[in-house]
Amino acid sequence: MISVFKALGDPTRREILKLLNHGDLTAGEIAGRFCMSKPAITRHLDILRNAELVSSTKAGVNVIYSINLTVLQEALSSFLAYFETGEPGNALNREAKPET
Amino acid sequence: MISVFKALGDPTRREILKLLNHGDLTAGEIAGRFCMSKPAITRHLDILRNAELVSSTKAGVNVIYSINLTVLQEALSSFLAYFETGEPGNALNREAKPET
DNA sequence: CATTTAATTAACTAATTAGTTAATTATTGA
DNA sequence: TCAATAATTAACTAATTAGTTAATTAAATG
Repeated sequence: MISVFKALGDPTRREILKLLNHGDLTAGEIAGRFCMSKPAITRHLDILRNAELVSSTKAGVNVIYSINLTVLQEALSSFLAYFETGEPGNALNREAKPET
Repeated sequence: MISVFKALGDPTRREILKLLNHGDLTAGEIAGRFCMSKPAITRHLDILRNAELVSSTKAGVNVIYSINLTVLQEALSSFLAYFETGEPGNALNREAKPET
């Protein structure tokens, strides 16, 4: 299982997600938006698919990619949830804490 | 400005953030938690500080690191906000949309 | 002021990553 | 079936990254 964060670490891949957020696209349509060869985009799509941030389905000669919004949202929000304020000992909330 | 996502892409750095979420630590204390040399940890801390996910302050011979919770939270939640449902054309909400 | 301790910087290596072009696979349609 | 098109895979290169050990910097203390 490849890290969602690893997949999100690359700006091209974040841009691909933003494109797909507006609607499904074929591999070729995605590649058309970047100054980069098609195989390079294929590899980025592979990584996104491994992280389950996108899924793909073959439609004739094309392959259509869709964003997996729920995976993105759940991964990031569960990570954020770990960092809820209220944990003891942070610089942010350490002041005025009684010694018990 | 180095990407927060790039900084979050490495598991060691995510672990450092989790440690700091429970309280500030010196560089040496952080290094002590990992099977990794101190200079390696220094570099990770550099990257986290460049992304402004942590800040540091010198205290005598030690350097104390603190997590910047608000930076982490704002970066991730503003990214998530971009992917609000309600955008047109997603696989998720494309069905039954009137042609207008 | 010399020694010790903590942290960082320097210099280097190995592994990973992101890109290239060329070749291959697979589907469609004349 | 053959030609055209879309996508992927293969093979390779260049750049980046994550780690190492050794050297340096800086603060505290006898």
